[in-house]
This record gives sequence, structure tokens and C-alpha cells, in this order.
Amino acid sequence: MRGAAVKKKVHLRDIADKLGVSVKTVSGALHGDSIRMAEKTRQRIRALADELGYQPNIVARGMRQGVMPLIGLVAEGLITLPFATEIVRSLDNAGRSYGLSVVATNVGATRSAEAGVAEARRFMPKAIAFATMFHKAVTLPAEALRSINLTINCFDTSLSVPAIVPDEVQAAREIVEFCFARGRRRIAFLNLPGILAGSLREQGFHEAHKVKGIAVSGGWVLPATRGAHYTEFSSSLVPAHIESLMRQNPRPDTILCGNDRVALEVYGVLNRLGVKIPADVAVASFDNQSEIARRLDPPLTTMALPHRAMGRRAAEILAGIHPATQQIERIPFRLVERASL
Amino acid sequence: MRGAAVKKKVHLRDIADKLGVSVKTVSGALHGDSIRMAEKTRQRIRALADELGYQPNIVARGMRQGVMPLIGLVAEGLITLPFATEIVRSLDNAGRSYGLSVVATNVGATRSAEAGVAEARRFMPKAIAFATMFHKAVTLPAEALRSINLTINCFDTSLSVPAIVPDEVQAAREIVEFCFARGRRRIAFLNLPGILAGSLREQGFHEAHKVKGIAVSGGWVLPATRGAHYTEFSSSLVPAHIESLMRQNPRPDTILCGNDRVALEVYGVLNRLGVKIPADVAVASFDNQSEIARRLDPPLTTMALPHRAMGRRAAEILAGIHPATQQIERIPFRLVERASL
DNA sequence: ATGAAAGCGCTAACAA
DNA sequence: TTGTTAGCGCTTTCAT
Repeated sequence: MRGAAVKKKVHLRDIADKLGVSVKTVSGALHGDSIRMAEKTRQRIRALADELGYQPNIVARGMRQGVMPLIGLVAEGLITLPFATEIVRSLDNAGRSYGLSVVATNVGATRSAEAGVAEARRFMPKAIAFATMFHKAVTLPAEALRSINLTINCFDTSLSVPAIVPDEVQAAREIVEFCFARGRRRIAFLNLPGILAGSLREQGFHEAHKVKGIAVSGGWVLPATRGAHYTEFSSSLVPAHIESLMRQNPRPDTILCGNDRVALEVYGVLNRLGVKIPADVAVASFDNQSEIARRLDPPLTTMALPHRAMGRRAAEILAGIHPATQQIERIPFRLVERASL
Repeated sequence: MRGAAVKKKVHLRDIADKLGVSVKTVSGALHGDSIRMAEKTRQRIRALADELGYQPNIVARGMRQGVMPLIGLVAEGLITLPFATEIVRSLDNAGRSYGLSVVATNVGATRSAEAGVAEARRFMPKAIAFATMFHKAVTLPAEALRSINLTINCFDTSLSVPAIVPDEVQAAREIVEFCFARGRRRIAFLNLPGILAGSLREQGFHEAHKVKGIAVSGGWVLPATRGAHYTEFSSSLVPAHIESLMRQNPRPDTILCGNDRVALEVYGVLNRLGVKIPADVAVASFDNQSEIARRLDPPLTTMALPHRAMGRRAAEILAGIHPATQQIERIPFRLVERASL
């Protein structure tokens, strides 16, 4: 019965005994030692190993070698922005193609990054990554930093560890250029105040205008919220700004939103005002939080955060396949064209 | 320098040597063997261990004992419904209080559950859980099932493994009762066709009416989408249904939505029709996908999926602290009262 | 080209 | 009460 063969745990020892060879020979046949070995012996060994469904005990191997086939992932604030977990999924997926699994641990309000890193280290992972749920600068304790091989969606201010982040400036440039290509010329920007993504996107916004030789209308780059930080709780300025913008003459032909949640609010206000999207005013945004963006009416044109690509690239680096070449590697957003622009 | 002491890896051996005792004594002092040991010896050992920052090598221990302090989490379809990752976060958090970390692996379209379980098993976790991103029945291969200690957000049709799921029937009953308490009597239900949560919620919907002796209006339990399954892509029936409902006389005083995304669409249509929420018609829903529910205007009253509680309870069971007592354990939703009802 | 033996760091029998 | 020994399953010198 084949099932039973797979069930019973089979060790190098079993294979060695059945074949009348030593344990070391079997070990060598299955991994390294490729050159110096009778091809025939190796064939026999491999065949039997397959038949018995041999799986090396990675814990034993880990102890011997001091490394487990793991990526330690220390993630900050999984609570707040769950959709960034696409990074985790992608890292898991890509990691597997290099034979690595993921041990994940959450840190945040109640738990320091240092504690998370220490926990990860105890499993002797091949590499440790620190990830945040939105793009930001962090300053990690030196002690922790020494064990971190890569930061994802953030960079340490010391720049002593390679980082992978989304390319916010590119994203803003590209969406603005797309507006221009669509014949839009008067773009208002309801940006996210107080966060890194916001200021970088604003930079790209201005750059694109400059390149095209189009002036940014005064007073049309506005904060979507009152608080310094963009949180669920900060009071929204969207209704006030949109109402004011719609009263102006000429009024904007496009509202660029700091993210899809801002866009969700913008839709609400425009709806109430009877302004048609995109006939009267186009709307575009950042993130591609698909739950929102696809379901809005009309569906929202937005720059998709490259979370999946970031995870893939991170796995490459962590597996040591294709090391980081720059301190901060910026991954481009992708334009998702829907009906709102 | 204290930092250096923590850096250099310290072994039982080091402590034993410095104190002139045997390795076994140190091991015993730090864990089991509590009774039969000179309290003084133990104090000395503990003190030195602390000072040196001793951390047992869990890989070595794992090899010896055949178990690693891990929960293997095999999760299906993290892609589709990222907000269910609250389960993972909560499991991670609660697991840690029992000294367990989480190795997570995603399965789905490209990868069988069996493969995921096999991967998890190789790390010799204390227990393995299988989780899905929405509530459903699954039929896992017998081979995999044997290694699974708990299913989360799903149950195997064989009922041979304990399961933790959200209590959909309770949720529907409770929200309907809340409508009644608010004086609402004519509730239309735009439900999710073809999924388990939908049929269970429908059951609760009817039960609550029956208990209160209020008749369900004929033709007011309607599918939100055309497709048998609720996916992003199935064509929505929301606009048609809402328009039709609003034309009736008497018309509903409440729209209960299959989930928050349906509610998002309902808001759009009601807005367009100039129907005020909740003055003209109240809206309520299920899930509490906070990105949506908090941000809608007015904020949405909804039954929150108990993902966090599910993760906590799962950790208890997996850690063996408080074993499962029933085949299927149903965790109650929580009413989140906002302004839409 | 293969085998024998040591040892990764820890815990569990068995002795003392 | 403490020490000694063996061994978890594997890889890696060192012999053969």
C-alpha cells in the first residue's frame, strides 16, 4: 500500500540499510557530492528514496547546519491595513520556489520590533525581513537591525539595510500623464497629509506638470483630512473641499485622490452634488484596494500598489538568488484603467 | 558590555561550566524537574542564565523532542478576501502567549491543501490548522485531514476534525431583532446567493421574524448577484432590485445587505435615487469590513465577523490549553452600531 | 568511491 | 539531589 509507505517516517538510515551502504553515502547521493560518486549507486539510492517517499528531517538538518529553510517575517501593524498582506502572500509563494517557508510574527503597539526579531531569530531562519503595512521611514534599534536582511515597504533611516518600497513618485507622474493623455488639464489633488506616500506623490504630481508645461492650479493640492496623519478617525475634509472645488470657475476636470478610500468619499460627495463621473469630472486614485476600486460606480481608475511584485523581489533577495544592488529599490506601480477617467 | 553578552550565543554548556555543574542540572533547573532540586542551585543557575541572556536553542530542542514550538497554518486563498487575515494576526498574537509562533503557508488554485499540510508538517509543529478566507464547507483529502488539528472558518464535511466558524444564524437573528427594536418592520434582504453564509443568514432572518410574529414580505429576500457565487465579477443585481423595491408601496423601511460590499453598492443606488439613509430607508449589513463600513456616509451599522475571537479561540485549542468540546464551535458576531440604522 | 565516527544542543533514561 | 550517558537525524571531516 503506497499510502502507508508515505506515512511511516523514513530516515536516511532506512535507505542505507536496505541498500547495504552507509548513511553518508545516501546523504551524499541525495544532495552535494555530485561529482565523486558512482552514477549507478546514486541512481539506486535516488530510486529507493523516491519510492519510500523520503523527506529529509529539516529540523535535524537545521540543527546540524545552523540554518532552517525559513524566512523570518517581522511585520508591523497587520491590523491597520490588511490589504498589504498581499506582500506576505507573495513572499510566501515566491519563497517556496526557493525552498523557503515563512515564519511570520506581528509587532506593533504592544510588541517591539526587537522582540519580533528575537523571536524570528530563534528559528534560525535563512534571512529576516521587516515589513510595514504602509510605506514609511523607520528607525529600528541597532541590535535588531543587525539581524534584519531586508526591509519591505519601509526603509531604515540609517540606510544600512537594503529596502524595497513602492515607487510613489513614478506612480504620481504616470497617473498625471495619463490624465493629460486623456485630455484632462485641470487636476485637483486631494492628497494624504503627513505621510511619506503623500509627499512623494505630490512631488511626482508637480514633476509631471512641469514636464508637460502645465501649471498646477493654485490651491488645488489639498489635504484630504484634518489630522497630520491619515487615520480612519481623523476628520475628513473631503466634503468641504469637493463642494468648494465644484463651485469654482473653471472647476477641476479631474479629482486625483490620495487613495481609494478618499475616492470612496469623493464619490459620495459628487453623487450628492449630482456631478457625473467621468462626464463632468473624472476621478483617479492610488492603491487599487480592489474591494473598493472595482465596486465603485463607475469603477475607479487607480495606480495599483505593486505589493505582489515587492513580495516576489523580496523573496529573491532573501533567498540570496539575486541580491539587492541598491540601498532602496523602488518597485513601479501599475496603472489600472477603469471607467472613472 | 552587556550588549556583547547578549550577542554571543550562550549554551547550557557555558552555564554548566561556569557553575561547575552538569549540563543536565542546568537543563533541569530551567524547565521541568521543579520539585527535586536544591532551590539554591536552581537560583544560582537561573540567575546566571538570565545574566548571560540564555535562550534555549529551539531547533536542537525540537529535534530532541520531535516537536517545535510552532503552529502550522495552512490558509486557503489569502488573495481573495484579505480582510480575513485578522484571523491570522489574532492567532499569531494569542499563540505567542502560549509560546507558539506561526509558520504560514498559502494554498489555493496552484497548490493543493495536501501540499500545504505536508510543508507544514516538515517543521514538526505542535499543531496544524487549516483556514479559509470565507466560511464554507470543505472536503479535505483523508491523508491531509489526519494531520490537521483544527479547521478555522470552515469545517470538513466528515466532521472528523474540530472546527471554529462564525455563527451566521445568530448574526442574522440579532441584526433583525435590532431592526425591530428600532421600530423597523419591513426589511428587505439582499442576500448572497450560493454561499454558506448566505443560506445560514437567511435562516436566521426568517427565525427572527417568526419569533417576533412578523411576516417576511414576499419577494423581499433577493439575490444581490446573478452568479451562483458571489465574486467580484458576477454581475450585480443591486441596482435593479433597489429600484424595484423603492417603487413598491409600501416600500421597505430597511435594506439588509449580504455584506458590506453589497451595502456599498446599495448606498450608490439610493444616493442616485435621492433616498435618504436612514431617514427614508435604513441600511444594515454583515462583516464590518471597516475600510468600507466606517467610511460610508452615513457610517454603516453592521454585524462584525468575529475573526479576532476566532483566532484567539483557535490558539487556545491548538496550544492544548482548552481543547475543543464540540465538533463545530460557533463564535458570535458583534453588532457594530453606526448611523445607517 | 565509500565507510566510520564525531558532533550540532538539547533532554530523558539510568546511575551514583 | 546531581552526574553520566545515550541519542534525536543529519552532515561533515577523516580514514579507507
